[in-house]
Amino acid sequence: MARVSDAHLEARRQSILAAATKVFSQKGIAAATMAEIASEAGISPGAIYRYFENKEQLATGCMNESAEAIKSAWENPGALEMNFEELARLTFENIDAPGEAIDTQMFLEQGLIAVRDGNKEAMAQFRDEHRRVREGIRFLMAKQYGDRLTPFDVDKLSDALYSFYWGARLLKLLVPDLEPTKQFEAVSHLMTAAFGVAPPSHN
Amino acid sequence: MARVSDAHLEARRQSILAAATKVFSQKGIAAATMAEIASEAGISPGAIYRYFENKEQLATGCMNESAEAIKSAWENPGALEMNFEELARLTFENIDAPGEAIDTQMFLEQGLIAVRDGNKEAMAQFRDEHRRVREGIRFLMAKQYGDRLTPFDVDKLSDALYSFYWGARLLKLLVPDLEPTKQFEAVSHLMTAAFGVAPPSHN
Amino acid sequence: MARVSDAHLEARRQSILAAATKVFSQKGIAAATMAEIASEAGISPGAIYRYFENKEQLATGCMNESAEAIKSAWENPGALEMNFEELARLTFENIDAPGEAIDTQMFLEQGLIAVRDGNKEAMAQFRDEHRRVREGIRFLMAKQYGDRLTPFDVDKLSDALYSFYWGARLLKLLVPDLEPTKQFEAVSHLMTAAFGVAPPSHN
Amino acid sequence: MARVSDAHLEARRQSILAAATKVFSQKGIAAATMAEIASEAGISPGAIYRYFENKEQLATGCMNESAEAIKSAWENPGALEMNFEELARLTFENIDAPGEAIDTQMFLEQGLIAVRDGNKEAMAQFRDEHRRVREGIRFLMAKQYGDRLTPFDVDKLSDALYSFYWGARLLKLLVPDLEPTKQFEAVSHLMTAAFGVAPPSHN
DNA sequence: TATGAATGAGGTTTCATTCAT
DNA sequence: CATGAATGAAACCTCATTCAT
Repeated sequence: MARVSDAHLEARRQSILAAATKVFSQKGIAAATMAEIASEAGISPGAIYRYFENKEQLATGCMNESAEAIKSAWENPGALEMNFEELARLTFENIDAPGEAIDTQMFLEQGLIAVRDGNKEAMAQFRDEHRRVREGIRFLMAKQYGDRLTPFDVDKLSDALYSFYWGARLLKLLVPDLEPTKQFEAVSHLMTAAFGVAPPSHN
Repeated sequence: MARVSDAHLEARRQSILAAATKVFSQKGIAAATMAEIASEAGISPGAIYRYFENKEQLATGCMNESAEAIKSAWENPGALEMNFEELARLTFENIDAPGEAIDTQMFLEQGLIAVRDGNKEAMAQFRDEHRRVREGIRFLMAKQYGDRLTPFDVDKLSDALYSFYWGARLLKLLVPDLEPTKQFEAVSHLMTAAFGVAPPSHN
Repeated sequence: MARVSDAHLEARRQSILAAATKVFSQKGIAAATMAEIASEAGISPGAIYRYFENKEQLATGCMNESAEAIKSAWENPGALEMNFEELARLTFENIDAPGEAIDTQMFLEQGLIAVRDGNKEAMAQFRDEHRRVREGIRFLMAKQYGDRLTPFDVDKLSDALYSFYWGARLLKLLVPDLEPTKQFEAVSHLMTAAFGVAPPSHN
Repeated sequence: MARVSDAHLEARRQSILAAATKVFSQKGIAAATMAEIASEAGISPGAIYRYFENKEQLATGCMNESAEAIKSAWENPGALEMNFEELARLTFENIDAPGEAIDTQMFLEQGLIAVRDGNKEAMAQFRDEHRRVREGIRFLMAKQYGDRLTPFDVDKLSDALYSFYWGARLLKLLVPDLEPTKQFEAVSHLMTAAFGVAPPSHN
């Protein structure tokens, strides 16, 4: 038989992941059923097992997808020509984008599972990503604000900004009225005032 | 074993809630089993059903408990003699306290379920609590910083602080190395600088 | 303690039987719960076990009650001054009496259980009661119709009348519109015609 | 085991119904277990749920089956060339046939449940079937006995015969010694005598 | 004696996973 | 490669029965 192109296989795999992400975020990983995911993906339950070992691997696959989607330019800030303020604003604006709520849900879902299971590996991934992002934040802040950061604990400030970001995502999920971008504007204002620089005049 | 005192019944109920909260946060609500909760509470599975209709009601009971536990002085700030800075620091320090991780997990679990189910009532509760806390933050900031807040969008700054708080709780869960208190110190430093006041000299 | 009069105990026992009969016929024996019966009787579940070994014994007790209620003058026809026709009419009129539907239900319920369980003893009771009633029917028919019965198989005719009686009870339960008394009138008419006697002129 | 033919699926469904009917009538619906039915059908418990929503639906399915089985030629008597006496005798003879006891049990089970639940729809079905059969009885009696029926209340006589039939079924269940056919002979004799016709001389 | 809280076996039902087709 | 019927372990929940009070 075979004869199915790798591209086709990968496409099928992606469609399963998309279906699983949708169903997982609608029902929660535990309550979602393989039958429903299969139905959503337009295939049979048995077929999923050609692409994923089991439900857990499928969920992991979704997490990676989701994580991938959430991973931002922050991990490679040098590659971009943006300054801190621009990138941060973009990041917060992105929270409102369609599909981000699902990514937030998947992130939380996976995070909770990792915590419950005491999954060292998953926890390490969170820690490592946190570190990379913190480096990115620090790098861009330093590039933009230079010496003016000296009096401040830049590491902890970076951590705080990362916390602020995830908190904004989380609360946006629970209280959709919230406006992450405006929250960021307020914080940006605070930072420019603290650093003694004129606030950027973006439209 | 008839005619047990109401106090005893309430104590039993509380012990079931405590056991359930523990198991729910360890395994997740869906994966937790009534048998395990019963075992944790030192009773038989059937006994739980004299105190809670079913698993869902038990979970709801746990959530109300943790919501209660997480509710802070911020909702009634006027009742306290603390200023903003003190109360905020206490709040962040509390994130590290034992048992707080479980409350965070239960809060997230509750939040995810509400979002998945599109539970309007639960969502409204989140929104209302958010509003009350924002009022509290604004009230205390105004009391402490007065006119110096004028240039800033205090509403959004309050929202941002609330986001920061929940983000810190969330990340503390995923990356236990983080130090919410130090994150707060950095932000506090930022605020005092922005508001043009000397940083408080706390020990 | 004791000091409770036998009369009181018997009254309590009767109230339990009444409650059980009611609940059993409403829910069926299997679906009825001891708690509901206790509640109906105004006592605690545990108390029932002072009067009845277990649920099965309680059901048996109800059957006997019910059987007692249904047992008719047919088993002792000689003691009465009624003739066959009068007693039969009374019997069929009684089917419409309030409470008889419940007795029918209990009889069927118990009958089904006996059949399922292959309960020899219970089956023997049914057989014996059937025989006694058949004797009664035959006795009264002979008294009323005398020689005119000679051409007929009186035993089988008695059986048929007994069948007719129980069928009327059963169908009255399922199709409440039916009128057992009028059915009996039709049969009575048939019998008088067959036996060559003038139909009795009752109002 | 995909793509099984519809015939195979229907056969499997029927085998489940047969197994369920057997177990239900042996233990009663409430006491029967899905595991036992599955075992009797030679499949796993879970498989039943691909064919029936739940135990209740399975029971309903069985009841429809037995109701179908019990439905007799009486509902379409015109289609037959038999006269009343022949068809009635056949009907009563059939009570003794193997498998009829199970159908009687299922009918009673169904009837009791309908009565307990106050199930209007089910009760209406009983009433309607009763009416159809009564029409059939009346039709055949009129065809056979013609004017000789004039003095009698044929409607009530038909009801009485229907009662007699079900009573015979019921008592045959409880007192297996009984001989429904002989009971019918006695009644048949009574009728021919009453109608002034010579009894049919069947061997 | 009566109570009613507690037990715990056992039933129904779900669903991840397998494998014959 | 895909299908989807079947499996069967395991979960939730009920309720007859017991027994400390």
